Amino acid sequence: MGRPATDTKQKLISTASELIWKNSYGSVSVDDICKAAEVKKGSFYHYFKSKADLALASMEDHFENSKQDYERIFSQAVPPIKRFEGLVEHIIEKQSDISITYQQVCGCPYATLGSEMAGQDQDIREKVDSILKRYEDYYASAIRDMVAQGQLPKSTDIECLAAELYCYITGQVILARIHNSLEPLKRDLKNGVFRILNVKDMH
Amino acid sequence: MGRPATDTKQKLISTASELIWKNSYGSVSVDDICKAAEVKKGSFYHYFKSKADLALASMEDHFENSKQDYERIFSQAVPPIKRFEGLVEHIIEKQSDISITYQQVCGCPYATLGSEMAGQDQDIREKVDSILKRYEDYYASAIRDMVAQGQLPKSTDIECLAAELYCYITGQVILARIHNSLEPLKRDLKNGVFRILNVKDMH
DNA sequence: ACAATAGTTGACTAATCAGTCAACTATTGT
DNA sequence: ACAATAGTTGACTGATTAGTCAACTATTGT
Repeated sequence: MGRPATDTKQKLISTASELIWKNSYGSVSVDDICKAAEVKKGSFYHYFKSKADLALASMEDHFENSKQDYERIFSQAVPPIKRFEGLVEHIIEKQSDISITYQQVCGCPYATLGSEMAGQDQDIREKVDSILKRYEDYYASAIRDMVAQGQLPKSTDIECLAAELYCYITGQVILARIHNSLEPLKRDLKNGVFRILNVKDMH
Repeated sequence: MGRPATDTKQKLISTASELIWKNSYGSVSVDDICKAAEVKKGSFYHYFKSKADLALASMEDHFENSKQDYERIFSQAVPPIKRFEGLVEHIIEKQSDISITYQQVCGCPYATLGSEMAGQDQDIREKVDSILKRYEDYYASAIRDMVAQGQLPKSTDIECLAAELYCYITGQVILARIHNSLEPLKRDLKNGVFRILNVKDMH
């Protein structure tokens, strides 16, 4: 019973995702989001109890969408080294698409938001932290498979290496936003990943 | 002639540095800065034409201060590998001090501000970019010396390796802010640096 | 038909925002 | 002594901020 479900909530989530990713949390107002989503402010607060609440929902939504890509890239069917190749290509492709759409390199939406809000909103900081951990887990599982297949020494500290790799890749993507250029990413990302993994690039 | 110089301008710069580093550009208002610096708003706009203008001055000031540390750490008198050891120790020490003072891990002030503002203010983005480049140049010169001393192969692409190392370290420091923990930094930073440099850690 | 439910609306706070300005004051060189 | 200069002040503007609310509407199951 009741009035039918509409796409209002999803429209707010998607719009907020885009605006905050391109700009920043602080510079995007609830009014901006409502205007862009063609939703009235009253409706906004019908679905979300605060601006921060919407940001949390946006992150979860964004992760759920990108999860599909990551499940494919990190599929058990793919040799673990190839997974990292696929990851690098995916990152470059995604950043390229986005930079064309928004006329600017946007970087990592979680890290940008997390870094901005870490000192002000614990909920957002923790949410970002937990999502980044989920990505890192994909890395760890691929590294684990590389160890199992003898491509990395048995003594490898898997969690530690995954963390190092994740820092490097995140650093590259954040700095791409600050440079507003994808060239260093295209030039270095693949080499850097294989350098950290300590395996030869096959090209 | 004229009224004597006061420390008002410097007080505004230092206060802004601290507040923006701990929180964010968007969440710190001109009023906040004036209140904390015990300066009236009229004086603020006597010295700076805008909030963004103060942010630019704050960054330059912060770099000039840390330059002293970097000149010492990357001194020609220190063997190049030791320079990176000194850098790692310096980063951890600085982040520790700051995290005690502000009750929170603050990360990299330039990257946090640059990432937040990249989509909104070109001047700030370019300023951050230029300062980060200056730090990267310290790395490149140490790597150049390592190549000259035979600790790295002659074929090493110096700029490229410096950029990779810089991405990794920046990534670690940004993620420390998001984690609000220095443990991964303390555990991994040194190992990661030497892994990327492809030299054995001596401990 | 109708009541329960879910969604929408626009006007409304009260606080805060960046930035302005004319009047005022303290100190300098001469 | 005094005029030029540099620094200070607090009241002000007009726009924008996050969030509230009571009235309203559309759709559902029964």
